[in-house]
Amino acid sequence: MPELPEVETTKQGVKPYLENQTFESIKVRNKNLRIPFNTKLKDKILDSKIKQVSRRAKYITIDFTNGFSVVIHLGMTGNLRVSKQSRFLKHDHIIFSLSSANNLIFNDVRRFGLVYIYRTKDGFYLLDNNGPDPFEQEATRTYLFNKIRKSNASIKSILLNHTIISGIGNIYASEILFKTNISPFKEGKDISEYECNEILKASRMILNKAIKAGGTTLNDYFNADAKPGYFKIQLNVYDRAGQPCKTCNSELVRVVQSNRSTYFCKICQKI
DNA sequence: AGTCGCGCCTGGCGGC
DNA sequence: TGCCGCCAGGCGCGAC
Repeated sequence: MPELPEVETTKQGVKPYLENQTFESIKVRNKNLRIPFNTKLKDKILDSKIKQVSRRAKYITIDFTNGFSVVIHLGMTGNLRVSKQSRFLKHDHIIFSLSSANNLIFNDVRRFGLVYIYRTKDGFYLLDNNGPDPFEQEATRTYLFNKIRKSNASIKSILLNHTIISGIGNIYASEILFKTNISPFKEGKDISEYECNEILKASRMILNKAIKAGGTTLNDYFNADAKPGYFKIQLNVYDRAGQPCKTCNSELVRVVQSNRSTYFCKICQKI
């Protein structure tokens, strides 16, 4: 489920409950996440003060003053919630008990997400492999243009390639291309520097709008039954195959590109 | 070297 | 009502 805006909203939701607190214990109900939770390191992060909670791409990191960190990725179905209750739900896999008597709970139906402890200075390789997300300073038109100017891949799959630009998921890839009037089939080598800039601008605009929409649900994080701060911005093309284009009224279509659905308007997004 | 498809999981939905 | 097949918003990795 989570795209970058959901991850950012989740981070904002849990952050006030974590910073300057400590984890007093960690209960592992199922460690078999995408990468197994490394239980043997869990003592390393107990009783050390949480210095900072941050997000990069779709990863949330929690840094401790003793030089260790925890990275959390929500995968397709993951969510975090803060709760004082000790009754847990199906798919609550990792429970961090805080000094404030709250619990930080990682729930993930499909277990495509991960929770992983590492030494801060060593970094976490999956996160380090990511390119900048659209909000980071390195994500300039020149950077993107140089990355893709020789690429035969479609711009749709380029937007999903996190080593180039991170944080864009399947929904927003379609939305960004619609916004910029670029065909999802257009190849990297045919995308101009101007279009690279339009893509980055549209990415920030669309992601920001979604983050703002999610901000209103922050109170829900402190609640045992809380749904994740789940929201959906007004989507122009995603999941709207057969419905009229909001710009030209022609019928939107769905195609499959590298095994993922792409939605677009054949009229507004010509090659 | 660059690109693509598979597969990790569970659950929901539509069709029969 | 049940079973079956298909679908899902992520993403790394092996194969080509």
